[in-house]
Amino acid sequence: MPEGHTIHRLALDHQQELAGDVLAVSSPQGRHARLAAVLDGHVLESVEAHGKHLFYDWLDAPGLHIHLGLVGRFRQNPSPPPAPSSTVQLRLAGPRATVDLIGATTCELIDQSGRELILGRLGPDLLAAEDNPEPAWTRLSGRSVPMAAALLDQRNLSGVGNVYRSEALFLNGIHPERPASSLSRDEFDRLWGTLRTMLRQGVEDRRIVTVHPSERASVGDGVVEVGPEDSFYVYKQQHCRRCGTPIRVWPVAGRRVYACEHCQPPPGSA
DNA sequence: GCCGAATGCCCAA
DNA sequence: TGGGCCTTCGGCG
Repeated sequence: MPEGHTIHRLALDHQQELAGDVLAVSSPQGRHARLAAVLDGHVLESVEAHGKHLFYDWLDAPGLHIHLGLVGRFRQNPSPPPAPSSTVQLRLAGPRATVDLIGATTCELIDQSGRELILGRLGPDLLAAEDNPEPAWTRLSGRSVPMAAALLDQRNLSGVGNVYRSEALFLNGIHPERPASSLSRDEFDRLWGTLRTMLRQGVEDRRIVTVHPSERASVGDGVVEVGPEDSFYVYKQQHCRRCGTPIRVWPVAGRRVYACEHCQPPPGSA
């Protein structure tokens, strides 16, 4: 489930429940045993999210860089924590909480220059406290890449993943194949705003629900749990919830994109 | 039981 | 562009 909202939520949670304490760090699965030994017994000072990257800073120990990839996740443990399962790559155990890292593609020690290298490759973070769309606009405005590809390229802007790209393009009536260069500044600004709102909501909800409450089938007292059918406009949907047109699915930039070609007119169909 | 897919990304060719 | 890596889960025999 890791798009930018998940990563920023994890940073907030870990900052709150782990930072400031001495942590017991271990690698039950064994793969990161050496790394764990270096960090074990140190005080976690702070946790930061940038795009889909997590950075942990310690007192008198090197930084920790984690990227969850497609299937990685953190498992929250009850207190006291049970014995870790064999797939736990890294366990961070503090007096107030214990979290387990599973399935991550990157878990490494990193120095300041390594960190700057990563940050230098990232476009502006939609979830940064002070967002700055200008570098993204500059990069996109001259290019012919399809918008659906541009949104997944973290060098343009960071935090967007496969669900948010389809949903935000739909809400702005932008066909996935539209070249980035065809967007007006106004369209770009609205798209940026949509993505920022969606991602912020995702941080709060701890999940992705893009459909506006007034457009959900299960409107009512709002207590009703929102199911997958009611969470997305086009992602993994059969028909457009606004016009009924069958949703088209096809790969762009190696991932499946979903669109309503009535609400999102293909380029050149004017 | 096996296979593919899943909210990601890197690398080789 | 295609395959590899990480793990879990659901569908299909």
